Amino acid sequence: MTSHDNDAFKPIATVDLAIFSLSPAGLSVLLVRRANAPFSGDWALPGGWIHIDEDADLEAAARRVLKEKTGVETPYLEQLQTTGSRTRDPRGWSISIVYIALLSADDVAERQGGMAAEAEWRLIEGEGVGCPIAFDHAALLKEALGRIRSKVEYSSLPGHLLPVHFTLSELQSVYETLLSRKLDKSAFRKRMAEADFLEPVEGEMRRASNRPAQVFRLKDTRSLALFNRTI
Amino acid sequence: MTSHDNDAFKPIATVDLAIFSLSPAGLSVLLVRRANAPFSGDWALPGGWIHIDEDADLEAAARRVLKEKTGVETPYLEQLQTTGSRTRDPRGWSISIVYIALLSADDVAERQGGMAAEAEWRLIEGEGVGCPIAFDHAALLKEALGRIRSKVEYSSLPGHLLPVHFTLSELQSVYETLLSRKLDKSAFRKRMAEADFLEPVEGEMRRASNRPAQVFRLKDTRSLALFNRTI
DNA sequence: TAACTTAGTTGAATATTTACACTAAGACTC
DNA sequence: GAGTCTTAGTGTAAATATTCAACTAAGTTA
Repeated sequence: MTSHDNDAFKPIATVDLAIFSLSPAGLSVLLVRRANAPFSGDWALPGGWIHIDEDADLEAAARRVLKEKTGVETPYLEQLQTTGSRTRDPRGWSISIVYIALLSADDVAERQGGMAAEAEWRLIEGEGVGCPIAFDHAALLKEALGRIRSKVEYSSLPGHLLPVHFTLSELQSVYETLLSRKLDKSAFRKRMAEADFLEPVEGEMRRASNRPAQVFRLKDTRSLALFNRTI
Repeated sequence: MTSHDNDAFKPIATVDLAIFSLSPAGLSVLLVRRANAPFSGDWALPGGWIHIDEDADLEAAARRVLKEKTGVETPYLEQLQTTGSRTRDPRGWSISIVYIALLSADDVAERQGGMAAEAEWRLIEGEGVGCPIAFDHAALLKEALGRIRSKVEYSSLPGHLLPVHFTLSELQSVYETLLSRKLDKSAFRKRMAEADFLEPVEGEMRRASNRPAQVFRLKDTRSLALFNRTI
């Protein structure tokens, strides 16, 4: 056994979340205002210590933090990456395991009450938000955005940001928002059919002052479907 | 501040590596025999505690472990994933940050002396090696293999397992080994040209009892090139 | 010099993608 | 209720990419 078994030599370990949702103006991320030092009063990604007496594993810790901040229990959740260094936290050598969560528009609408008071949705602009962020969270957020934008190209990711029920046109519109480019309707529908992650909600049609549209939902709200090719 | 600032509530944190190389029979992974409890005498992925007094960040810790076990300093290195749970280590709540390293055949050949005595290359068969492995390392190895086999489809990954100098036929052969299927020569060369991660070594030809072949090397040994389409 | 082996290229048949036009089905206007 | 408007959803021709296999190239070996 080495001296590194000693607690005094252990790094600090936190779980941090990049929680995304769609607001009318575009993709948004949930930030919280820090109550304590360091960076007291600054905005940060929601996160917290791993509670070794309470959390069974890392994903459970992430889900606990998510529940505390948003009230939502079953979003799409994936591990992004882990950063750790001597300098990223003034309190000492620290590790952050970063998760990405995608909230459906229904969750955001219904759980306004469950949201932590100090939490706020911030619109994504380019590679981040328009304000300074604590720790290295700006870099983590940038990584998360990179992962999301990459996965939009070849996965069903945008479907997890919509309400439970949506039309193909609405889904295409989310892809276009996240990609910042227009897609061809016929090619888009072909991809969706191939990827086979949607199911029509029988008899449900979206009605407006035009031809009604078939309503769909995700076959699986907990995992992504991957395309053979990019969209 | 909460009680979780206390060292007694910190999880254990280690960095573990899945270090791969090509042996004549195929892809191999480096395993070490554990000297101490728990799992004393069992094979495991090489790894170690984070040394908060010595390692600047996580990647530095991974490079330190790699150097200790293989003597190699500049391989391809990427973070795979982080696991953490109450039960994966009998000593307590433990986190493992897992890295994948790819060693070029030159590194393996030259550094036989630098290899740790208790380390051994084990041939990959299917989803792992043919022997039991300590902790949850069998699951971690399986994840690493999944990542590698996935990336072979759309990246220059196999190039990092070859010697510094190689021919296109040799590179194609590594792709075929890792994919367990034959590829079309002309399509393969088209992909390599598009991806633009190789440069010819001027004047260098591989000579045998047939037409000589142009020798190539990677433009960048530290990062992967990604293809537009699968291979 | 002919046979052999692997390197590297070419091209025709086939499949996929792209761009865009077309038809479908409702509401709204008059 | 006929015509217009809007968005849903489909069809298609031209362009592009893939596949498969044959071909030429350049050396060694007998």
